[in-house]
Amino acid sequence: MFETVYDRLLEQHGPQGWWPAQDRFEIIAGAVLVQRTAWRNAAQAIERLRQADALTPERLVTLSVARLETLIKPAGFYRVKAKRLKALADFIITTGGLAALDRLPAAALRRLFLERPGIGPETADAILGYAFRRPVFVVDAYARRLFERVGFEDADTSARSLQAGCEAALSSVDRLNELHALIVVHCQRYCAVTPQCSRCLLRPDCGYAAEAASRSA
DNA sequence: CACCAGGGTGGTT
DNA sequence: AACCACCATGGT
Repeated sequence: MFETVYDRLLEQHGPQGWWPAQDRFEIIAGAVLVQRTAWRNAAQAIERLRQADALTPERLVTLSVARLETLIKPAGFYRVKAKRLKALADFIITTGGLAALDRLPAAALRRLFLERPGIGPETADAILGYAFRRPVFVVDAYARRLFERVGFEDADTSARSLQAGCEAALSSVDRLNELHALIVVHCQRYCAVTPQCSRCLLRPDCGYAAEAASRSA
């Protein structure tokens, strides 16, 4: 069903072309800044970092925490995020830069980022998928909710199961990255916290859900 | 005014 | 393992 969801979402919304960023460090910084934050506000913070010429690990570590906090204030949670960004930049420099990290296998890379303060499973996977282009599926709250609604009766909707299923079904980096973007865009449009989506393909009364129900019966 | 946004952490039950 | 408060600004 993962491929079907991908096809339907792509058909409905078109390619999203994530991640919207210039280079790898900008993606990594954006992944931290967007945590529990609307992208619009995270983008403001990125732009302010760009204006301050702070969008490289080497430049970012030279800024004081206070200066960093001021720059990223529009993104919210600016005190914790400033520390996280600085620790990340320092980590990247210490380990020999992004090129050195890129040579590591995906599992080792993921573990390294998970060890950084403020980098959990979701942010680590976003960094792996979009910055390092590893074939991983980013499981977020939207993905879990969407697959819970369209899933078959006995479908396992745990994060691990969804991730494994999507990665097996789609397999390519581009498709996995696209699926995550499509799910976010779709849920923001039609499946807000209270599901009232009149045009949502994934509603109980939508075509796909009916199709899925008849198939599982 | 209330609620939410492309989470993570540390604490409590 | 599930739940909780907290972090904090900007938009609706």
